[in-house]
Amino acid sequence: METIWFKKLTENGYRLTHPLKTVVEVFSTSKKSLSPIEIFELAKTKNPRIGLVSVYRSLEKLEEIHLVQRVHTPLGCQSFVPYSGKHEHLLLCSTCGAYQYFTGDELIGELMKTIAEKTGYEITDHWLQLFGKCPECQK
Amino acid sequence: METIWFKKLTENGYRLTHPLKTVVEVFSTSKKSLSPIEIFELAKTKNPRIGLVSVYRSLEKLEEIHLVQRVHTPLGCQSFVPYSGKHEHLLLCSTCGAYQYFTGDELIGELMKTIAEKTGYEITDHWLQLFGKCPECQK
DNA sequence: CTCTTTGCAAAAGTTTTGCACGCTC
DNA sequence: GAGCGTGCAAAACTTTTGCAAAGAG
Repeated sequence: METIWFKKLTENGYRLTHPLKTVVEVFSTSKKSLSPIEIFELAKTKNPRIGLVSVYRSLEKLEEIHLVQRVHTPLGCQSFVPYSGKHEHLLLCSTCGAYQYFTGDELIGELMKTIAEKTGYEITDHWLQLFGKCPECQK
Repeated sequence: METIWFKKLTENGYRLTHPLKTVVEVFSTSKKSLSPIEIFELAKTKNPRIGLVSVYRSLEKLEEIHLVQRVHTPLGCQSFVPYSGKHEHLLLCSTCGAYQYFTGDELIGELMKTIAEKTGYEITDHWLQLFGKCPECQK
């Protein structure tokens, strides 16, 4: 995963600096959604000189080229997960923050059409997330 | 709408103070989702003595008894809309912030069952929002 | 008259910005 | 070497908290 990310970053004209690489590394070794501060804490163990600001700036870049995605939950919207890239939807564990992707566009497509007709809206985007308990947290 | 809100607020032990009533009034006269500061600005025109803090505290109460709901969009998650109460989903205009509710649980229920089987997650909640252009903004 | 709620001010948190230096390409 | 990206410090916001005073029930 890291290699692909590094490639995409350079393709987009970004320099592979130590802080950026550390943030990528943190994402590729985590199974949970991570907030900027959590990323910062994890990054510091790999690179003690890193600053919080660089985490924010790295996230900005990664988000812009769709390598990460912000996660919205009832408890807050600061956390990020790697982007699946396949227009999939998120399933999140409310207990530990673990995430997983699933597809469901066939269903949504139909729904969007119906709602567009009913409301007169021109529907351009949709957003579906499921919440629950991951197998680990059910134990 | 206001009357029902006032009733539910007193039923829940809250006092009908001037600031609280003003915030309710703002919601019942708006068709857009509103952020705390937008609510504050609108409230000041009706009650110049109101403080921003009271807006936050009113929202807390209104959210707790499910009269309003926080709206999540790619652009931010500070805005609120009146809660439909019928477990419906939101359709939002990306341009002007107008909102509308729709139902679609039959479809989602099916999807949730499938995903639960596939992933081993115990799915407890779902979250669906559509984005688009309202009829007004298409003109 | 009691006790919740208010408005103010200040604190706490998070995110952004300015700037000189360092490191990537 | 040129110029993007860094770390630090400070600023800008948003949201929360402490407290005396006001006002709802």
